[in-house]
Amino acid sequence: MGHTCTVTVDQSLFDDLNARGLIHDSTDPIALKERLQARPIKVYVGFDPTADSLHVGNLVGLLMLRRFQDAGHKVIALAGGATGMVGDPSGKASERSLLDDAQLAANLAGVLPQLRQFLDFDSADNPAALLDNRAWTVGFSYLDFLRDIGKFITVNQMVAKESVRSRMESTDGISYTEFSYMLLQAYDFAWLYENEGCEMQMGGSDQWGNIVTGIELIRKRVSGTGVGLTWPLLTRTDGSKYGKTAGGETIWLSAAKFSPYAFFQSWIQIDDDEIEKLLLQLTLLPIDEIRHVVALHTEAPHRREAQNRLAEELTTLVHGANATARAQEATAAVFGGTVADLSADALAMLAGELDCHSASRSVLGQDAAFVPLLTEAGITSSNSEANRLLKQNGLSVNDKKVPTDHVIESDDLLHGKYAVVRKGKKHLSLIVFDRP
RNA sequence: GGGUCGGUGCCCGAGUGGCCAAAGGGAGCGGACUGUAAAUCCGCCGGCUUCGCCUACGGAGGUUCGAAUCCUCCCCGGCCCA
Repeated sequence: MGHTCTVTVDQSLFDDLNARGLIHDSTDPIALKERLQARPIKVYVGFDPTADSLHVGNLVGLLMLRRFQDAGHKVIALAGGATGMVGDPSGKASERSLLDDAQLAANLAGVLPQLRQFLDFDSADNPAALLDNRAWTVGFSYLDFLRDIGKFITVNQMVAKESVRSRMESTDGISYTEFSYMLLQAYDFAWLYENEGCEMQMGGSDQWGNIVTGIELIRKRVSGTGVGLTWPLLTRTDGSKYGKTAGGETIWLSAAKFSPYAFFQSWIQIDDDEIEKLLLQLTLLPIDEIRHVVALHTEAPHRREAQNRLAEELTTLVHGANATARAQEATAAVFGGTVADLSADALAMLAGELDCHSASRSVLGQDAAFVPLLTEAGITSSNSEANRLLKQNGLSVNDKKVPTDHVIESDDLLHGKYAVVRKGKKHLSLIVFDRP
């Protein structure tokens, strides 16, 4: 990531964000735009380490910081070591479980390198900063917090916030702990303002209430002026959130938790109606280029140019160019031609990309061995499901549909040991049999 | 603490003694169509050694030939009162 020397700031940032649909709400837009054009602003986005990896739901935030840094502003990635302990009720239907210290430390260890990957921390003239809000909260006593922070915010305004109100109206209620989250986050902003000269906070649209509370606190404590901006929460056309696969699995940024191939595939499969929005909001491609790609796609949708481009951009951003190349190869192998024609090398490569399992040859030629094999490999969650799929004609091995009572033989394997199992159309797994 | 309402399968939500593995919807999965899209249509959707059996309706007991449904105690949540 090459960042240029930043004596001046990119004048077009605000308009670019706007054109990408990345501004959902902001404090006085005219003033904000002018402020961004005048000189570098220090801005932060918080990431609560609720797991040991970030997921695609965090991508917009990471990229927002990146866009600001690229435009010459000073960015802070804030790891929520403290707020993560409490849990943000915003956008959550029910109470979160609390994390213990060890878990939190492990999560932070996983998340920090991911933050590093998106931002330039080594730039000579404009490095990004990484802070953990535990630094200024652990030593803060409850009594002091009530006196120095709580005093400035009325419960009336807290209760008025959408995030709190919706939970108050739900049957689950909201604990005092989560209710307090807002103050904790507001304090972060105030602390950063007072100690780091950080004037701006950004977040998803569900963070608006928290951000505004921070601005309020800054005004009351030090008569300062903080600014805020939120981006629209990424949702599908049907309103559901991104960050999950169709099956409900979280799409992690960690290669260990979610393979680059699967990551690539999840973008390849995006609906047409969402593709432009995603290109605009999730990639750093110039807007003109995106319009061009979308135009190409509209002309020849079956080529799925736009999906390919999105998958390529994002996989490269998250996993690097090599991983992207491998994912593309694997995709071509499995969706391009006939699996049965693949070379031993190609299959060995696939073994590294697809869901891969090993099995013993001793099951070959045995009646009723296939179903339990599928379950053991995790391809199906139960024998019942495997039987059901067979009955529905939903399984194939090396692209040959498997009939219900099929006995898998060594003749069915490719190069003497590979079985590419396809569940439905697009769920691929590889079973590798040992040598005799 | 008192009163009251409620806790049902992945989610929402019916069911108030047998016809309940539990209506309906959503999600998900498979099939057809296609472009690894959308929409639509069809099928599936607890598990198992699958014409049968086992496990399940907050938990533990009990009544009954038989309970998600009735009784007792307990746990958890909402609301109202104190």
